Amino acid sequence: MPELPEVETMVRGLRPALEGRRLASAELHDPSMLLGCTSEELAARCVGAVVSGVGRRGKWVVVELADAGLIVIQPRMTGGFRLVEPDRPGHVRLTFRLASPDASIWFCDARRLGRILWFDGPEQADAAFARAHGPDALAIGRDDLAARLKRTRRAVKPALMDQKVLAGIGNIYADEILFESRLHPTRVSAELRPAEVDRLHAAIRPVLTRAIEAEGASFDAGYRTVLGLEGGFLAVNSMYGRAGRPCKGCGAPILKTKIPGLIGRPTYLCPACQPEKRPRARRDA
DNA sequence: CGGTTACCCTGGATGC
DNA sequence: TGCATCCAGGGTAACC
Repeated sequence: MPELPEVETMVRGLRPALEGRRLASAELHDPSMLLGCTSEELAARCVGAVVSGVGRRGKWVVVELADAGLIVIQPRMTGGFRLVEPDRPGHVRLTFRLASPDASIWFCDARRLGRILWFDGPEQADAAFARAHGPDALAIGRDDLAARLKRTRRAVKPALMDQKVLAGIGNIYADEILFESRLHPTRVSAELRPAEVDRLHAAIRPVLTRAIEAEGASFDAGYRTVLGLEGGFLAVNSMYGRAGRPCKGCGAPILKTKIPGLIGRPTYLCPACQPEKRPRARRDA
């Protein structure tokens, strides 16, 4: 479920509960989700360790233990954290217990698609992240984005969702960003004109920032904040989940469709505001 | 190599 | 009500 804004919201929620605190224990309830060490090793390394920082890299949650290593949690589709539940929530896969005050922090994941990674130090974590990711979507520069989009002839939407191109964008925010930039999702990435890349780049940060301010996008039984609350983004967004409703730009009904290269995932677009064909150049230089 | 698809999992919603 | 089917925000291995 979570994309950059949801992961950022999780991290902001976890920080006050975890940073500077000493762990009493870490219990993994599903060993198959852990990579990089055994559950016994994870437990042993966490006992008595102090959490020196909680951060985000793309869609990764990074929990840094002082002088001990790092735990990376990838929520993927259905993972999330819970604090201060009266009772243990469902589908708990990893439990952190704090030494004092006595409290639990749960990582839950109904579909168990999430991953928990152990790294011995920040260098190893950085290297692993860099192997699979481009620059963070909130930090990427315009020219860097342009160069990366130039390298592929895929449709621009799957390119935006490719974490190696830039890190943090998934299905919901790709549609929002493409709508804001008035680009059809099937436009060939490498054929975008400089002015179109300008629009795309200019849309990324405002869309993600707005979503972070809303504490992410919740629907059905999916993502919640660490307090179990719904994020508010889908009450203010333009595209995702709004099939048939009027486009905020022109009033035409929003189309829900599928595009090649993104099997099984819905794409929302405005056929009027996001023309399918590359606009003709006035003159070929 | 670049691009596409299958598949990993399961719960909840929808339809018959 | 009960059962089958479909759907889902991510990521990667395998394939063409």
